[in-house]
Amino acid sequence: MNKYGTILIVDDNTAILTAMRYLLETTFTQVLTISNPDDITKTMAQETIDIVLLDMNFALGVNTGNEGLFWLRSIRKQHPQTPVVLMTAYADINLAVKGLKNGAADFITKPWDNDELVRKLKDVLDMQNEIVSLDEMEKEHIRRTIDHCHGNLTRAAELLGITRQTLYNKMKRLGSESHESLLSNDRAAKDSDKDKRL
Amino acid sequence: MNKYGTILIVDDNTAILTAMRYLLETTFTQVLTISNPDDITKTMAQETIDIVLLDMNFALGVNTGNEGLFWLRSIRKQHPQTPVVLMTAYADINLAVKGLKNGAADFITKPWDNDELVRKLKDVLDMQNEIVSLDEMEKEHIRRTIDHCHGNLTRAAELLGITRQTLYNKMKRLGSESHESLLSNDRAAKDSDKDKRL
DNA sequence: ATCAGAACGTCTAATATTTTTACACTACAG
DNA sequence: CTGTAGTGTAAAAATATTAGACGTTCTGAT
Repeated sequence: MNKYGTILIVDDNTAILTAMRYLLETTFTQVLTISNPDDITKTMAQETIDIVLLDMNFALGVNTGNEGLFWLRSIRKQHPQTPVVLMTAYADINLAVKGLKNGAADFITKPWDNDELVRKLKDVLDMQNEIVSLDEMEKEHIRRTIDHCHGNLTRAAELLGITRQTLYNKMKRLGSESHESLLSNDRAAKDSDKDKRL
Repeated sequence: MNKYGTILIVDDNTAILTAMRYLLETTFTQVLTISNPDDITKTMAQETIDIVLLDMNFALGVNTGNEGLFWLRSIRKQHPQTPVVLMTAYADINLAVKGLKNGAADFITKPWDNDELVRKLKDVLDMQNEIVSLDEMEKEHIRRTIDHCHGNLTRAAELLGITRQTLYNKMKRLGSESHESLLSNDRAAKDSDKDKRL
């Protein structure tokens, strides 16, 4: 079985940690559990963590989730590329939104469904593993930028920090490789309303 | 006042559309409202829309939000770069998570607070306007990739679709510009567990 | 309707980057 | 011990980017 690296589980309920460890040991090569979020920083500095499962409701935070949000931000700050999946006992829409907007990869509620949890964790890791080539990344970013400038290539080039000529080159080169034009139909359709708020 | 382009509001309650129009006319140069989501595709093909405000609970969908989710996906598919802000009368955590994971830019609940709504819409547009230079994008992507490969530069170069030498060049060039190394401490700290699941 | 300014599309020569190929060195697993 | 994989470096050839320029087309304002 292809294992999914190291997972770090943070929850102040040690019973949950034990249950989680037992559940996830078959999926991950290493399961680290800590009950005191103060240890997150140290642990993540010492170990190579592939994913974090973080409880949002610590005793101190009196269930507002702010405590968890604080730790989420702390993790994101020091390890922006490590996905964090949140757990909460309270289905609070604001907390979910805040969590995801603060960079959480996903969100599950307690009590949890074992299969769903494992599936979500796998999904997150499978997802982030999709590293694309520089060319593809570049192509996508160029497309986005041109789109954003409503087709104004001069301004797009400026934003991208390259010359207009280079942008032409790249469009020709990158665009032809996959037989789709980098110029969106945005331009052809309606090019009259440019420069509105750029 | 610097206006924020064109907003498209989709809600099957025309009273809400009127209220929204009145509220948002001062912030946006153009406010388009439609009560039938079937018209979304046509409208977005004809007009250049900068942001969409989409209701999630249409009469047909019997308040599961699936109807709204469907339209969200439809919009995202045809206009991946146009931000969509969701509206729902029911604080459903799953719907929020699903919405955000399907690419919604933000989420508000009815009844809404006028100031909050305007602020959120502005935030979304301000956010997406932060187009970074190709170099910065490249740097970030390279950092992410090296991180993902746990420091294996040969493999990172391979994934990026460039030669190892070019990766060295880029690291030197891009890294020096901002006086921070592209090589994360990940490598120095723990280089023994490579190739686990690459 | 006209005019100025902005953007387009294209070109060149001077720079710069990337690729290719190569070599020596280290770490480590069998 | 030996083969494999990764590192760090180098030089020449092949490509790509830049700066600068030119005439054309589009667009908004008068």
